[in-house]
Amino acid sequence: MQRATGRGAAAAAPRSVDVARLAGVSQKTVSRVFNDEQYVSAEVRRRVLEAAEELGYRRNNAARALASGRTRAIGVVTLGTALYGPASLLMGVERAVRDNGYALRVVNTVEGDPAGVAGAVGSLLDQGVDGIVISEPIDERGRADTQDPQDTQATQDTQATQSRRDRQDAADEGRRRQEAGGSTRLRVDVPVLVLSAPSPVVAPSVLTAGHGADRMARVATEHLLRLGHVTVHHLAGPQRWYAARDRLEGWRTALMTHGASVPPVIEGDWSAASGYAAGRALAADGDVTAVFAANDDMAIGLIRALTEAGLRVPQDVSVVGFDDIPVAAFVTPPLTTVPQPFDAVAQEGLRRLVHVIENPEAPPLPASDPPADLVVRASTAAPPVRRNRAR
Amino acid sequence: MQRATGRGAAAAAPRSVDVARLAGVSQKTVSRVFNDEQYVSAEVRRRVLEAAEELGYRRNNAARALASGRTRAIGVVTLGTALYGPASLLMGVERAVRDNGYALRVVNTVEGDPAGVAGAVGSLLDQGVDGIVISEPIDERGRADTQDPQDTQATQDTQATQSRRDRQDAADEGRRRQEAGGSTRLRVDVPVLVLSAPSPVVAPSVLTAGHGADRMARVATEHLLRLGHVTVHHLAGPQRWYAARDRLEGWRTALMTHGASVPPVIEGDWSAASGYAAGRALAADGDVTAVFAANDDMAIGLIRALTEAGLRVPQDVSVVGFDDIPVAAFVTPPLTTVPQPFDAVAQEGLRRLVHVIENPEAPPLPASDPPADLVVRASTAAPPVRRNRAR
DNA sequence: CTGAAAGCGCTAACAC
DNA sequence: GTGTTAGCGCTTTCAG
Repeated sequence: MQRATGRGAAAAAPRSVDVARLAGVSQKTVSRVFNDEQYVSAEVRRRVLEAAEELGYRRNNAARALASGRTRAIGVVTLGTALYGPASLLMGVERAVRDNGYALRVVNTVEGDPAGVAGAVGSLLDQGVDGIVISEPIDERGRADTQDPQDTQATQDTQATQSRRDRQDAADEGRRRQEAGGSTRLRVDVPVLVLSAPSPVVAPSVLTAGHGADRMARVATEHLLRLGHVTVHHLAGPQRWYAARDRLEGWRTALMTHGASVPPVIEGDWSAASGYAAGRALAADGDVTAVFAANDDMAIGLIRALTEAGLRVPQDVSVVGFDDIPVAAFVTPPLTTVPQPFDAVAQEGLRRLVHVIENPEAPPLPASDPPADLVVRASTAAPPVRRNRAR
Repeated sequence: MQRATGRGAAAAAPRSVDVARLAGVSQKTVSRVFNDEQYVSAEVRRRVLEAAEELGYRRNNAARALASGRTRAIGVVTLGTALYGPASLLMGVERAVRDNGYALRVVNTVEGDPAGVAGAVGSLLDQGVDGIVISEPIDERGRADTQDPQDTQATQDTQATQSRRDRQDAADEGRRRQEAGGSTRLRVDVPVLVLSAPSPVVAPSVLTAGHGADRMARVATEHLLRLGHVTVHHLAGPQRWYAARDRLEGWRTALMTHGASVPPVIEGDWSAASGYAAGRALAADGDVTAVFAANDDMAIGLIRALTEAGLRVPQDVSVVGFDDIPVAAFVTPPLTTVPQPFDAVAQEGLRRLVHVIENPEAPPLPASDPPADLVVRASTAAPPVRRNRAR
């Protein structure tokens, strides 16, 4: 392909040689200036910058990537939903990626698509990225420990430049997943960060962050227990989501730790509508005095159903949500809920991911647990002295 | 840079020549197969695909971009907020971009950042994209027609291929913004699609889509008027947002068309908290019987304040929201609101953007207006017969 | 401190 | 139908 030259047509974009010519230096020197390398005299640097500015020069990223083997981009796999949690996390990731000097490439997985995460990761690998963030993956099959041949597979390839840890992983052939059907294998040869879930892929370097919703769920449940409720019901999120399972686990742990009975779980789909449906069922059960909903939307739907059934929140039934969505403080009654530290999780995760990308030889940075807070508002109170039936 | 070769170390990623060698064809033929070009015999194609699969071959996108001058990527500039509207629009854009066979690159603008949209667009241009989507840009200075030297600048190259509407924009030299400080100008030399706002940049080809919130706001306001309200108050969004101005405009138009008085506007910041504050002020005004809030979050905060002040919604005051967020149907009372056609806007916008990218010479595709619906729930009703003071 | 030469892996003409 | 030849605009050696 020849550079466009026709007059009349917009001039082709200036290249580094053009800048070099104008500044009276070699092309390599221009490259040095733009890469902030040392050993360039201040005078030359100034001249180069000036020439570049005059020409409106902009580095060609494709050429850079081709020559250097690095894209300076990080890909993120998201769920393609505008739900408050995932959307907030994505925004946090964008900011963290940018703060670290990388560009962001986004691919959504379509819920229900069998290719799922594997397909999205593949597409990112096609585009070229130096690292991948998988945000809140779901597992079409259900439980985390399920062996799922349809799930993401990955073979791996050690490079000469892998870290200790990577080499270990690479050596661990047992981890290598064989494709069930025998079609192509997905090679993930860049570091991966998995947010709010255990890793669904095997890659040279896998980090996880924000996988602590269980602790937060425990705090929420214990708040209710401490208020005097005999036990706490749980309106769970769809169990394909690791995030939903985490919360359920935390709830169960809290109940068991406190010797409370573990009532059957109701599973919603994160929507207020599903919370509403669950609320109608729960309202029929006179024993229910406290419910921990896996997100605020469901909690709001739940409260509406309870209210319509003539139950007062919190006098008759206490409800705790999860997320602390923007309207949580303004619904009726204002919702007691657990705020999620999306930005903190994204920031810390990215700091660690970038560290691995840029220092493959160095030991990975340690992870730290995000805080588990609770915002107490007006949807929770002590249980009613006694309702219609004795327990 | 040399390809890694050490034995023991994993082989470097396979290239098309490797595939060619294995398949016993030329490298160009491999390229043909992967680009779905014609004139490749079925037999050869099969052999190539097989060899590629065996090697785990993956095209190098940087090389492709460098050689072809096309990145097959579209960049989107977003606001970096998890607000329901912007987040939904982003998801719609992602899907539309992917459906069109492009990759997505995302850059957020930081609200309040002077570089703003210009900086984000520049970063996208650095990365290399074939087209840019600017989603709900805001204008730090306020009104749309304000001359803002700090805002996005762009030089333009009108092409012979503009639509009527686009050509108008481009021809309108008055809109061309000169840089205040005299530093470099931002050259946007790829087509741009601006969502839910008039264009803040001048580029060779500028399209707009989803810029019809005024019609929807009009419908919302008229619903209230038709219910018998003498006038309708407006709780506006921050006026730096074009989306907020559009809604205000639609509201005002509806009032004027119907000969209703135009009460002073209260400006919120999209948050439920700001809606709550506005609600307290409005509650003190005995004449208020109907309020159109520029989004649902504010409407919810507003309703809470009204309720706390002893006013019943909708018996004393009717409230209409905007967006139809997931919980809108489940708050108390269920909210009458205007759903936004995010996916439709994104899809149509992208279809047109991709058309311009791939057929620069052809006339642009026509835009179509999205529908303006209204979901009537329980937050609106006829005004009270009369309240404390006569009008 | 600076420069020359050699690719990175692919697509784009143009032969055959 | 298929192969050959040149680059795309950088970064990377390796010389000075």
